[in-house]
Amino acid sequence: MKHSPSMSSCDSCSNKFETIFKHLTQEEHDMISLDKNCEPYKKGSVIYHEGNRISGCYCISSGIIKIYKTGIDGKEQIITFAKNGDIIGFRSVLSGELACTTAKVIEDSSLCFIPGDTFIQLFKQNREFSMDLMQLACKELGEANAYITDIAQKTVRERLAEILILLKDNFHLDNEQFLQITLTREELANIVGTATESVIRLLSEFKSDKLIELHGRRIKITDINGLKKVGNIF
Amino acid sequence: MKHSPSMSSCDSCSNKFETIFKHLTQEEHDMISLDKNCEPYKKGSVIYHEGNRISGCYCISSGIIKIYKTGIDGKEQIITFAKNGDIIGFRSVLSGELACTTAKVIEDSSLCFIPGDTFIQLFKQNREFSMDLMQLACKELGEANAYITDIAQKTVRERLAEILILLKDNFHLDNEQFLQITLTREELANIVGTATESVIRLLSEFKSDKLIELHGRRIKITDINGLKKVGNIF
DNA sequence: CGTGTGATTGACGCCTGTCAACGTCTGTGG
DNA sequence: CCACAGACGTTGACAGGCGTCAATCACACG
Repeated sequence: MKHSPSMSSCDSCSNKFETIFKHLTQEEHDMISLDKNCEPYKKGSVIYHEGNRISGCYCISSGIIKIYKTGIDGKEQIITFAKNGDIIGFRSVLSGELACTTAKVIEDSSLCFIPGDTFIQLFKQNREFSMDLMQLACKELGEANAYITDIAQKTVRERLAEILILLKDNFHLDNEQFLQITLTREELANIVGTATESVIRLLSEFKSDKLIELHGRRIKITDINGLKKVGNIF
Repeated sequence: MKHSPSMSSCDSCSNKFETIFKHLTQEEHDMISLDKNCEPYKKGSVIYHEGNRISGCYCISSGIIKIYKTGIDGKEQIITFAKNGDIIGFRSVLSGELACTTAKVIEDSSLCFIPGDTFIQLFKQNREFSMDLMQLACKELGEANAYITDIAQKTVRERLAEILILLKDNFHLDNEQFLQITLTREELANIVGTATESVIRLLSEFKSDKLIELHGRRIKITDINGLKKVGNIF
């Protein structure tokens, strides 16, 4: 599929000032603009697969990607989501390891591929960029540690409430208080680390408790503080 | 407490070639040798506290440190252990955030403090060092993600078996097959994310199943493959 | 010898996973 | 336009893993 020239330049990317690349020089920006390859991906496509070698990173121009690991019996554990301005795959590129997660599109996306060599070269030549990237990794590390604590200590009920709040923070609500990301019950279960049926039951309890409203797959959050209370969030 | 001059130089450190600093120039090594401050810490002392600002990193010369977060009701969740050659606190130093974990000595240790400024300067001026550090962060990130998956999907029994294997890999066995790290039952529970009583019961089940032997706080691993089987480790 | 910390054991019950059945919706093909 | 298949959502029944509480034991230390 062909795309317009403007789409392939970082200069015209609406996320330009918010990505990890914000501190690149114009020259460096041009470098990745030339090298990279911006393409649309349909819902359901897999960007990269756990266990495979990965030849570069992807900068997300639009859409939503879920990043997950495959655990026991093939059950997926969603680690995080990536959306516009985020970058995925850099961990494997920099560490030279195989991908430890799978990235799958859950909302039609446009992704810019950046070759690993280019990425590593930028890391080595631009101090600000390497520091930004390091800080990103550190931030993710902190979040991962926090999530380990939550998942190890909180009940499923608490975790589900917490996840709803986290989704709100990351994807925001529209003007009707609807979560701006729609997931299947199974996907919610795969974030929380529980069974689909448990998610269904707890969601309808939250509904009875007037914390949320359910309209099919769309979730309206009506009592944020109530949810935070249920989730033990301070 | 005074220590010998030799102890304060990285040159004489037995971990010299295995630490994150292995690619520093002699000049840079001297730089941290001069700046740093190597001191003994007794079991029980806290190196840094969750939520506090942190002014530098610590390179572990000897001993064992547990790194944990404090969760609901003050229950600690052990994230990892650090031993000789490891470095702790760099996450907060580089990201400029407050410490997101507490570091407490569980076996008498000797730690070298490296001021944050020095550390950041090294990160900026030495490409190999920054790449090594980035790879370290990426590796930790991968491990954290794997642990999230395990803790979310495995039973307590499986996780306990897995933790015993992980402890074996990190701290090795002595010539009598004893784990070279001794933890309280509560600490084991705080890694696995369960109740102390559950750890006690499961350990004695493992003992009945001839997978381990218990001698007070010391654990002898007699059937590694059996443990791996119980822990679903491939 | 008293005190405190950690280890152990038993009782109890709830949370949550599993299994099964059924309802709902969407898209496809005849 | 209808039938059907397949994916997803929902509900109920049920059992068992695991957390909690309480009592007791073991051991070290001042």
